[in-house]
Amino acid sequence: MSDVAKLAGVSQPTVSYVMNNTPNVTILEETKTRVRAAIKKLGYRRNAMAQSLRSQRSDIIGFITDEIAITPHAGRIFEGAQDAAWKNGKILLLVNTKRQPDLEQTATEMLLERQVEGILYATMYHHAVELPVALRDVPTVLLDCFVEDHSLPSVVPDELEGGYTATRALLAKGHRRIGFINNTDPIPATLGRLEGYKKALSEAKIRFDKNLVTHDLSEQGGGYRGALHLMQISNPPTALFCFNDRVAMGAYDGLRKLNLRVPDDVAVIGFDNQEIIAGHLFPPLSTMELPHYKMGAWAVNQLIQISEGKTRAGPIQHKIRCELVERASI
Amino acid sequence: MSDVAKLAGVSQPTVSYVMNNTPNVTILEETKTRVRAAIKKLGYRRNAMAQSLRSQRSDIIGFITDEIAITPHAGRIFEGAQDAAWKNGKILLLVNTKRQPDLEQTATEMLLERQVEGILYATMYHHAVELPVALRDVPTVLLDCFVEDHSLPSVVPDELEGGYTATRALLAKGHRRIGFINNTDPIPATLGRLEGYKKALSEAKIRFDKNLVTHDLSEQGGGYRGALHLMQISNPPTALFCFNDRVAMGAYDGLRKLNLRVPDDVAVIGFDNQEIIAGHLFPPLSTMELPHYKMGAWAVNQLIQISEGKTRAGPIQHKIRCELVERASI
DNA sequence: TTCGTTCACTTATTCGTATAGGTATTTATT
DNA sequence: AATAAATACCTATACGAATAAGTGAACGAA
Repeated sequence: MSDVAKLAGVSQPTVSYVMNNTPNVTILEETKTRVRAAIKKLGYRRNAMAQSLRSQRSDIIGFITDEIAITPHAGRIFEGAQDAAWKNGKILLLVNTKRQPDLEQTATEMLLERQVEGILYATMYHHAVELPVALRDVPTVLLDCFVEDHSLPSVVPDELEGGYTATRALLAKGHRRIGFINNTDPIPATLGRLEGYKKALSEAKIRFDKNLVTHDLSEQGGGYRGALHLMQISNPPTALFCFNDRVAMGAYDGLRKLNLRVPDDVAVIGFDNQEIIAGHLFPPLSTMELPHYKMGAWAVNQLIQISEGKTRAGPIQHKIRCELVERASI
Repeated sequence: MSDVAKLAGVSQPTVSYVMNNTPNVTILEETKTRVRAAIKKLGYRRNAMAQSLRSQRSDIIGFITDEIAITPHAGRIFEGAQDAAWKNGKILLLVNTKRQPDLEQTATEMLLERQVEGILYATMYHHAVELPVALRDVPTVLLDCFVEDHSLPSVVPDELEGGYTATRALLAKGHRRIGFINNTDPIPATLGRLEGYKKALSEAKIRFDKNLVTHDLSEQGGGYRGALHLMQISNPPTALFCFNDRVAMGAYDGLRKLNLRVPDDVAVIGFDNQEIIAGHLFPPLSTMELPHYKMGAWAVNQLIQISEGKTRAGPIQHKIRCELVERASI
């Protein structure tokens, strides 16, 4: 900056004033032009570290995640967060901890040393977590997870409402016996979607039949077994609500095995809207889309609000609804 | 640091010496203990920005990518890069540009302002790229891509060798007529794998038959159509080499449609080893694994070498071999 | 004419750390 | 005993910006 100043025949602060358009400081248009020319001529670029040091703001938000950067659909969380950050002049510093608690600890320390203004803590799927203690030193927002005591703000998908919407999509086409191939882990997705399923049934005056619900691994194998089982009980369902798209993919295989056609013989709905699967099965899968992008954006905006003191870092849990993506399987 | 110094009854530099174990500076063990106690008591954490400013090294490596953070298998590039960076005391600053050239430009500027020591430029799949001019201001290594004039170092998968290995895996099981459902775009993967396929055939003294090669979109639909076509020519193949796992997934559908069984009637091999697909098809898919993790690690190590002046930023193109993952489809 | 403003800057200082260059004190060497 | 060399620190300064606090000139109002 001093070099630029010398070339333009002004002092270093003047260059700073020109670059920042500092309020309450007037600079002749002519001088500004000279300064800008000097900047261009020297190819000058400001040093963000010096700037941050002096101004005491880094414009960096830390993003800690267990595996999110690696998994596909959840990557959208990062995308949503990054877009929102960018709009606010912030950048994200991503650290992938792979669920190693020690790495998580050092990663947090590292972020704090780098003067992050806040930390986003995101997980691969919606569940409860325990946090590195150092996280309490800085504004934090949880993404797709929460702490047991709900002492930190978090954003999660509205699982109940998602299960409800999915079931209603099936009901809307006239299905009355709806099977549900659910997950085994007692995580919010498993519990919430089941509740939503029940709620939709009860609103439609359909009695809940526990024989129509199976629990299995949330991947292709589980879907395959689930479909085989449900379609072979007495009075089998005419529609299957699958815990996720991978389960649905397996269910397709199971149905094919039984010579049942989708959607003519059995309707199928998935969950996740996983690009590689949902859009490319035969027939293309109708499914629920997880609001990952919106969650990421919400978290960043919330974090900025908190760190600017506009909002308290209270124990809010923000739920975002999942949208139905209609294709051809219902 | 001054607060710590005051509490420990020493000067600020002494604290710095203790924390850094500065060579050629001797501090009494007793003093060190006092300093460390003070650090702990105050919960002191160093300010990385001030440190970087003074020492003129940021320990930050920029990571620009078009979509990588969002796509699954390629996310491993980032993981490999991050692990390698971490081992060298560096961190990665990730920016997702979504192929918007303007964003790419500003992102590069931003990284340079943040004093990155070098930049990794990664793409979703192996192809030629044009780079933001500002990239020339700093050591750069290209990941899964290259510039036409090969003026910058890059790492890419060894496509030819991959096609060769895949074909040989089929040959090894006695297949003599091997179909190839290739991609349409003239990218290195398309060209290289075809060459590898031809090389393996010629080594096995099998004449190349262009009727055995089709070109279609590199997703499920393409695979479906490709399989239907190839299996219905006169003298159809007994094995299918699919451009990638999604194509293989479609090919499975096509074969099922024709009542052909994998691997009994037709063997199938894919490419990419895409977790969600390959391991979970019926039967599980044998495929080639892209060396994403290794590529990321190599790029970081190379970049560090360059920025430390140990290696010239020459126009090397490093190719990494793809490993065969055997499952049950051959 | 004088004094207060505004304008267009400049000077001096600060952020938190690292390091070059002292300076007392102790220990070793001749 | 005198001198040299370690030892164990401290003082002063620099990194590259932002900003508070001047300063001289031009202008306006009483």
